[in-house]
Amino acid sequence: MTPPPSSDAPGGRPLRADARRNRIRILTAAEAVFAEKGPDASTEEVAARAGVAIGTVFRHFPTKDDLLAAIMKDLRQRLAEQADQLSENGDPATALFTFFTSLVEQAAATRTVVDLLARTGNEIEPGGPIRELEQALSRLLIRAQQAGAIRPQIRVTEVIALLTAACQGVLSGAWSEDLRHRTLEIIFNGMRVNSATHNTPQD
Amino acid sequence: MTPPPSSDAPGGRPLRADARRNRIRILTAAEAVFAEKGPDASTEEVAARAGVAIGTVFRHFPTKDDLLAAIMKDLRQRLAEQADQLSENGDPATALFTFFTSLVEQAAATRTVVDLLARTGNEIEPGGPIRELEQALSRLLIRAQQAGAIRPQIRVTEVIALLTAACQGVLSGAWSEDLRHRTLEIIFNGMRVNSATHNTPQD
DNA sequence: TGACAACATGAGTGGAGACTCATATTTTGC
DNA sequence: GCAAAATATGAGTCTCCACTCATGTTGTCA
Repeated sequence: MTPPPSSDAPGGRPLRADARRNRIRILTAAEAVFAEKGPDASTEEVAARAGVAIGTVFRHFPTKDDLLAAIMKDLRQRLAEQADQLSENGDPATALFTFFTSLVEQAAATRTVVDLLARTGNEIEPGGPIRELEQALSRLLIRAQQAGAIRPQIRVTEVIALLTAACQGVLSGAWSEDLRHRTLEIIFNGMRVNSATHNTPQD
Repeated sequence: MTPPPSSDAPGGRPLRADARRNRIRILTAAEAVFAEKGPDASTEEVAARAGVAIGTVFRHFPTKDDLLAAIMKDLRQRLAEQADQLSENGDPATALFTFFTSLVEQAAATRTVVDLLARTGNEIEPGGPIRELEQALSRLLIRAQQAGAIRPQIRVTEVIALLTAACQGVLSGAWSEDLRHRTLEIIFNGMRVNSATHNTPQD
């Protein structure tokens, strides 16, 4: 269902053949394990799934966090591509909502998506690596706003916030498909132009 | 800022004076520690904060989970009261939105609120103890719907889902106050009657 | 006030998981 | 084929944490 992870040579000279092969095995295993059990899954489990000794995992990724980061990078690229593909054709608002829905759907099946988005909020350093996703989302949003379907005052930041929130929620709450639809519908309604313009309490 | 936790005699006969005092100390400490560091904080830290030996904590709460549960119970009651108080006066829609906002605000400062809501989604056993909060929220919602301010097809479940999501999001993303307002505004807009009635993609 | 039950203490146990390192194996350039 | 370098192995270390228990202390009630 997902393409094999990039074998991404690290800094220095080219990897030995077996090393390159193991690196891919480890990334693939980690992707599966973390998607299933979340970032608290043990490195040992990843090693077992990859058919590799624990030491090998730590040779390729000196820290568990490095391993997590590598996976996030792949995921981020995949999602950004997905967004760009959607923004190329079809109704702009539909494209945005479809992407949004798709992400939440993936989050329901895959913890990694949630963890990625959770990190997105924190790593707002300019030029940070997460920007690709943000920019792809931005293109979707702006196109929908130019088409007059989405309220113009909404910024990418809010969309990301809502996306993060929805994905987190879908994870922690074990939402049914019906609940997911109804909840997203409310959020989408809040983004459409023909919504009210009332103010929040005490504003 | 928060009232002392209920001293809640456990099952059997009345507690000895020192035991009753320690129980309260432990609950107070646990409330502070878990609010600050989340449910992963160590029991040892709670004991230290309470000025009590680790064994004493485990005498009162045989399991770390029992301690967590006791705190959640207090929190739940406090929040439900807060909701009921709001539902007694003022504009119905404003009351709902104020409660919503207040919860998110508290979540930004206190991890326990998030953890409580996360549990709310899962413990849907009928007659479960979390129902108090759900019912209080329900009263707020229905009143606002009867006033014609909130779309009638929205159910409590969706509101809880949105609430959970927003609180989770505010925790994981470190949202600024501005972002919090703008994001909640979108959600509230989606709940108001004069919103669009479009459908989600592929519906 | 004494005696006993209730309670407090905190060093200790067991388990889990991140990370290391001495040793064995494999790849590669010659 | 053959070193030498790169890599793989996995038992072992270290740290953290939930939970226990033998021993000491305190409240209560007659």
